[in-house]
Amino acid sequence: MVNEAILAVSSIMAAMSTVQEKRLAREQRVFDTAARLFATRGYHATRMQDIADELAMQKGSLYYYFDSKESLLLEIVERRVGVALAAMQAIMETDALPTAKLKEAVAAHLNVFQEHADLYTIFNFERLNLIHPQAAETVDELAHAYEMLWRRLLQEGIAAGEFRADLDAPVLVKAIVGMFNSTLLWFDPAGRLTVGETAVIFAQFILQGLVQNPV
Amino acid sequence: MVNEAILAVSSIMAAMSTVQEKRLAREQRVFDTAARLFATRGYHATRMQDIADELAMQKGSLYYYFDSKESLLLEIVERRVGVALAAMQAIMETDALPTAKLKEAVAAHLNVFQEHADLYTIFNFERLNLIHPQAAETVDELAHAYEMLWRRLLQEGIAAGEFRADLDAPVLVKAIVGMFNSTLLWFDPAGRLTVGETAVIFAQFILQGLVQNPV
DNA sequence: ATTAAAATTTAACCAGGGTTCAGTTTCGGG
DNA sequence: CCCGAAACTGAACCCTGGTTAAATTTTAAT
Repeated sequence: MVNEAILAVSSIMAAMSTVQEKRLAREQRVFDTAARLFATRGYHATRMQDIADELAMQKGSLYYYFDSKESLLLEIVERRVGVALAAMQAIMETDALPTAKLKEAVAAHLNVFQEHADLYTIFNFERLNLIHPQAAETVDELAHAYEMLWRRLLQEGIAAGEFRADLDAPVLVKAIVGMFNSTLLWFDPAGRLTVGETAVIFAQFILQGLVQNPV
Repeated sequence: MVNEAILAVSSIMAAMSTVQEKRLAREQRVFDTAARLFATRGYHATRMQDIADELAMQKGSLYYYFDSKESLLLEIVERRVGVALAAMQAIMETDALPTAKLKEAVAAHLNVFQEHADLYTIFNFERLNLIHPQAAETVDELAHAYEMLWRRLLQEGIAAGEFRADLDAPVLVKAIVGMFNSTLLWFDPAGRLTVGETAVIFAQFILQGLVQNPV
């Protein structure tokens, strides 16, 4: 009797979670498709009809999942843009030396960028298309939080005596992040270099620069 | 073609007497206004009406100067985007040492970017909006030519023994140019640093990296 | 099986904004 | 002063493409 009740409850739970999961999966498929199209064709060049076509549904049906095209864009950005932030946060919480942390961070950044290239392309290159100030604000906050972590990394390096004392952290963080962002436009996963190899080159460059130093 | 445009502009500066020059001056004013608006609000967010308003004319009148909004964008890009290329070429033709050349090049790049920030913002961030393949091709050619000059600079530095022998020039050029491009989004001429100061920081970073080296 | 909620279709709506064009004004040369 | 070309106006056009809502189908729970 008790067992039956438990079974009933758990089966309900199971069933409900299945329903919710299906719902989420469908929803995710919509967002993924939209993200891919936005990233490849650009936000404005992508029609609601295009997204609907890929999903084999009617464009009107899409509005079951979001309120407007712009809110769709914002949702896509918000959904996963925290991944890079989380990765960076995790790295900063370790007690590795700044130089080691930096190498880790470069690799992590490039990896997550390549993994979700579509998402981050939108994040970086479709900002101007976010009309509503609230949306732009959300995006800016995420970007700023990420930059602050990098700034802290540089400051730790300076404090530890590993990095030059006279570094202008705010400017250099902008430069470094700008470098990373550019990979979205030119890096080819099927090209000469893997993501890992590129990350090593980047880290070496960021740490040592171009000049041949006496060892 | 680009050079002609530049010549035309400077000759207008000199003397604005003949009818042709007046025509060009008016035309230039139209393009300058459009460029500024495209750069600040984005291409799509800028309405023909906005451009007309700033010029105190009717939006229909604009079509006297170009055929379509997209051809206007392309024209803007073609008109002056050769400036950075020309500056870089001039630097490469001197016989300064690679390290000195690089410092020059960084300064030149940031200067011309700030001077024509509107133009280069469009060039870099509105590429996806160039629908016609011919337009995209023109833009790509200019960008590629510029990158090749930087690649040569790195190779000269390696050959001269000033830069590390194991540098991956193609990747690092992308990284460096990506760094420069990012300035279009964050550099504030009225901010803490001048363009010149920023250029020095960049050059120092590119040459020496972050790490404190033994002297 | 029933029924309510979820999911999707269908078809129309509608506004924004790029484009056109015939007509009007401005301007410079003869 | 006159005329033709250049420059611009004004208003309409039109069509793309996002949005809506009522109707219909599918799904899950009892």
